[in-house]
Amino acid sequence: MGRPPCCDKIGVKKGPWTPEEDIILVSYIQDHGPGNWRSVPTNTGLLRCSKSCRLRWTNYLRPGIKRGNFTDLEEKMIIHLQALLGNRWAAIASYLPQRTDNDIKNYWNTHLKKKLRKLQTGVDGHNQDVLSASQVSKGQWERRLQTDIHMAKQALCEALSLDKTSSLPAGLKPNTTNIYPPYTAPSQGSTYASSAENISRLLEKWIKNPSKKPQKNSDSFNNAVATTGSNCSEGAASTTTPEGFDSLFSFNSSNSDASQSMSLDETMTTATANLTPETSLFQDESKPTSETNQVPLTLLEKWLFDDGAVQGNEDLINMSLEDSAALF
DNA sequence: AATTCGGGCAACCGCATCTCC
DNA sequence: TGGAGATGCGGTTGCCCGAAT
Repeated sequence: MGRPPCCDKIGVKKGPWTPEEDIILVSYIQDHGPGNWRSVPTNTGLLRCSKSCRLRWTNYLRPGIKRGNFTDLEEKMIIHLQALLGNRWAAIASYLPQRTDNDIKNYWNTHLKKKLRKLQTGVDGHNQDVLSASQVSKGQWERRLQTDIHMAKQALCEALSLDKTSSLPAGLKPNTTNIYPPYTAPSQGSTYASSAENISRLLEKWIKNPSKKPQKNSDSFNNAVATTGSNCSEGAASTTTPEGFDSLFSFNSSNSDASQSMSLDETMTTATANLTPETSLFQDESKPTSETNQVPLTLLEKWLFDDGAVQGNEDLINMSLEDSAALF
């Protein structure tokens, strides 16, 4: 009857992670790099299953994760991408490097679903760029889709025959290819957490503030890691430049305000600039690498990030990834 | 002040896919 | 090439917290 669940073992702890567990996990990953999750519980002594460790890392502890409010831009992107890709949260998350699939999924389920439903029922539909897509008759959009697909196919062929790096702003690319360097523990380790010293400092911090609950502490831990990372030159030996840390940890919630005032292009350019190898190293951990490869990215992304094109291409929104992929 | 209720989110579960032997 | 194990992914659950009563 299939494989038994990995977490059936007696003695495997479930539920919220404690700050201490977080530290153990982070320091282990600092030394060994993410991956080989099977061995993590054994080597760290954590009473967690490997899955749990991986999830905790990818959804919470991994540096570069942006937490807090979603910007209008992000919201819009999620709506469009969801319309296009469906509930493929990992694929959607690949377009939002600072967000985890879990975050996006939760945001969709708790906020956007409601928002869209509200708009759908409350408005005539003409000014609802995304919702109106579903109102386009199938015959209509199928015809236009065929044209679009043909154009996309051509664009893709051209893009593939040209320099692969030049046709698209990197920030617009999902993390579908392994553009990240492989993990090398000794030199990159400092980017996970600044040092064991810093981790112990964090522990002290928690001990001093016992009133906070573990989950919230974990959140502060994330920030604390970022903070200590930025200030690592104080104590910990680090091979990463302050700029590197800046880019690595720049996706905090305070960033959202700034990005909101940016134009779409500016924001994406900024995101591109922030995709340093160090940053990407972590993003690679939770980002899918296969699914979105099939999308005719050039045209699709142009459409996706072109504000003015939203209305004009709304019928394309109804196209599923399978539909488009099948045509290639 | 106590209780209820609903929203938000972290984590779990199980299936799918990938990788390795 | 097939099977077993590892990892990825999406759906769902359950807990926590704040607002309402």
